[in-house]
Amino acid sequence: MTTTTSSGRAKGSGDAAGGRRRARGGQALASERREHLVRLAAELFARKGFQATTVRDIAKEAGILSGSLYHHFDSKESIVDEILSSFFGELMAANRAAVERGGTPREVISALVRIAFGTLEPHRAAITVMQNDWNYLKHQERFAYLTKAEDDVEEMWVSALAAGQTTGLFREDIDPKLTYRMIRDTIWVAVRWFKPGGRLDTEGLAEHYLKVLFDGIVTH
Amino acid sequence: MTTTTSSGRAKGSGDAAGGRRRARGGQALASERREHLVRLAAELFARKGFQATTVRDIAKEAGILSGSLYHHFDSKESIVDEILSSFFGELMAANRAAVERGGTPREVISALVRIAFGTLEPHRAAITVMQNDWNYLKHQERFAYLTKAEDDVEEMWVSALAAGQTTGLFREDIDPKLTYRMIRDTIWVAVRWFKPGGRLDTEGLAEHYLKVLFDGIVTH
Amino acid sequence: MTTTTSSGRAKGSGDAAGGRRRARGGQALASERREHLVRLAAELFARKGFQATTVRDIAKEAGILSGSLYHHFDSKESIVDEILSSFFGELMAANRAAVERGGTPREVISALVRIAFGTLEPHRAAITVMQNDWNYLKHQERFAYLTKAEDDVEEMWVSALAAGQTTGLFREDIDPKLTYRMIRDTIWVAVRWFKPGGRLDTEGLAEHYLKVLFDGIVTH
Amino acid sequence: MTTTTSSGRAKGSGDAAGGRRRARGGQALASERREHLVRLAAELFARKGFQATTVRDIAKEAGILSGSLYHHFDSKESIVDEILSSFFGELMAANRAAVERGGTPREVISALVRIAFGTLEPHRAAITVMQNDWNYLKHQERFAYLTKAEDDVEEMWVSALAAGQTTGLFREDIDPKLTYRMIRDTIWVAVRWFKPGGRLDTEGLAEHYLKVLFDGIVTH
DNA sequence: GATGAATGAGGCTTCATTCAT
DNA sequence: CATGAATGAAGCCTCATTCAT
Repeated sequence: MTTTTSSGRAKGSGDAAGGRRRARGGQALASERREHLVRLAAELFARKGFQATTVRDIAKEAGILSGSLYHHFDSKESIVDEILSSFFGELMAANRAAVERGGTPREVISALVRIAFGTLEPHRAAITVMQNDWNYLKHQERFAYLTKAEDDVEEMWVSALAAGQTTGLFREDIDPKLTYRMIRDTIWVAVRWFKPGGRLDTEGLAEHYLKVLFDGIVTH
Repeated sequence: MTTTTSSGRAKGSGDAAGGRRRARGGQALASERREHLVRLAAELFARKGFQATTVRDIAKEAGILSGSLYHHFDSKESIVDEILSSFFGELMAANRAAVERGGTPREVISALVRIAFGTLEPHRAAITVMQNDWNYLKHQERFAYLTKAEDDVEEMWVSALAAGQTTGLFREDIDPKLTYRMIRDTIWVAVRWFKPGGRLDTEGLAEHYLKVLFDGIVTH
Repeated sequence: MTTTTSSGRAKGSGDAAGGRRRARGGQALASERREHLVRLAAELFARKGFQATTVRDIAKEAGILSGSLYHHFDSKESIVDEILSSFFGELMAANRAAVERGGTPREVISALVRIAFGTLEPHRAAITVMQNDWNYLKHQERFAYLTKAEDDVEEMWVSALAAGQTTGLFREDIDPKLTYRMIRDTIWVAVRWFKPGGRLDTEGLAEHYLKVLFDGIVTH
Repeated sequence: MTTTTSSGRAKGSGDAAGGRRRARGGQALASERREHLVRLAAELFARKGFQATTVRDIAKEAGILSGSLYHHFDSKESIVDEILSSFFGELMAANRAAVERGGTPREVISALVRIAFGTLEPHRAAITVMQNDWNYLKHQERFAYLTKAEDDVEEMWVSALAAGQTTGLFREDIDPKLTYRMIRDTIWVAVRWFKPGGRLDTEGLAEHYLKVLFDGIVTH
């Protein structure tokens, strides 16, 4: 019922394992370094995708050698795992909150749209990876939670859309599932061209899109 | 004025330059083998993208060794080039015809949407490659024509959208360029999940999308 | 005692073999075609060396496909064999004639120098191949005759030089073998920079070199 | 003004850019391994030339896998670059010193000859590569400095020869440029047959050659 | 005699990963 | 924690050669 995140936090987290007990400070520091590296990797993934980014790229960005990364992470995949699970964790939590908050289907959909656009900037890397490397990741056991999460998200959207149709708010002649997919894609593909600091921020994009989504581009 | 396609049709045609005139049959046969290989490659590109597909994958699919591919093509890139340029050739021609045919902006936009959805099936490979490998391709001299073509397409869409606004047909409060991008992406990203033989064919998708695009999902 | 040339003249020459007896005209024609191909190959070998020239290069130059070359030659090596053995055949014959003609050692050496420079133009390919690919060729059974020929040539030079020393014509304090090697290399390396049609032709080069060789560059 | 050497010293030095200062020992050790590999490669290049030596040959000689070489070098070419630029660096410096030291043209030429013969042993690889692979290298941007260096060397020789003619020391009826070329070739081609430990060392070769060069082989 | 297609060995290079120091 | 060195699999491509048609 709660968020399905990836499992292992990788190396060193197995506390009892080595018998060595590090002081709180040490742990925190290690964690900071780790997170710093994840952020650097994320930046590269956001630019080029997961497969196109080499561990050497990441290491160079951090000023270390590629082998040294393996003190912090089991594998390249565990880095992206961290990024993706954090993204999905936040997204699911926010989505769930929006659904639980309730309101009219229009309000729910609006909230979901705003949440999705809101992830565009803070989670560029995760979204880029999903766009570029989905095919590669989806078949791996380790990333099964991605598919699960997608299904959960879909469920929320489709429910909201269908509810809107039931209450006569949304047109009967649209397909909820298909519509969801198109909305989802439209929003996330924007990661390819959206550059922070442009004419519109992600909130602006969201409002613009909501207008088109609800009422179309034709004047009435 | 005419279609911007890639240049070289690659190997073989120039190997034995001589003035000898081969019978139609020979040429056609050579062409057939080549096109067969291109089709096989396209199928793989459509499934996995360009970079994720190895020349060995392609060769294995054809039942030959990877080196043997180079009897027919200069490089892996020349294969994808063939696929992409054929796609863009058709797309541009169809788009241009639609624009020249004229009609109300709504009619033009409808035509463009239908054309785009119409490419989804016959050009799955090209569209997949563009989704997955755009970053890799766009920086290469050889594929400069892709950027050019994209710009041309954008111009057509933005013109049509702006024209619709001028004539009062389309809302003033939407951004033509932004709207174009979202439409474009929405359509082409569909290549990821669209499977021929499902509930809706691409024409169905197009009509569905047009409804939402023009009038939104809200009842009026 | 007589010239050691390469053995097989390659495909088809084995007369009795196939039982087929071709008319004289056919033979001659085939021969012409063959020699034409050898000449084309020689031109390429002269420009780039043996190993750096591909059979495709040769075929393209002839306006045919590389596989078709194998109707005329057993292998790439048999082409170069033909070139080299023809060169050595001529060279040895000329050298032998010069030695047999007799005269003072100075006259003999002069003749040998002139002969060597004289091969520069008509046998550019063979000489280039020897400069570039000697290492590759010398270890092959098939080209054992090259080493043999080199030894024979060396014998003639060293004899002439030693004879000159005996008769008091040449300085006692030079090493005949060493001197021979330097002369030989100096002449043949010239194939790298000699371009027909320049200030000096190969005869001019020979005379210039003879001056330096016999009397040095210092005024007396 | 100073020596024209190649640019990049290749990999590793920039991998972990940071400001960290490594102890002398580390640097030196890294350098040692690298130089060891370069020496192994040089040995092979000296035997077979650059193109005829494969990276697998080099790796096998070092007892590692071919891919592992790329931990130390960017490419096969960067190895040969290192060898060649070191050779030319030394050669040019020594030549320049000889010219600046001055003396009669005869003394200058003697010095240049001795320097050139002196490179034969320590720089066998570089000289072999130049003999065998010059054609391949000369067209590459990266090795443009080779051509430049050759021109500079030629300039020194031709000046010295011409000066000798002006002062009446050297015969008027020889062509300085042509003579230079022949001297150059004579010396460097010796790399093909010179084996250290023979009757004459390179100093002996130099003295022998100087005798012939200055006074010829004829007794006066 | 030539084509068109293929082979098989081998070329240089990249990359995630491991591990002794 | 990091380095430096290495692995091993895989990537794209080249080339001499063979052979059915």
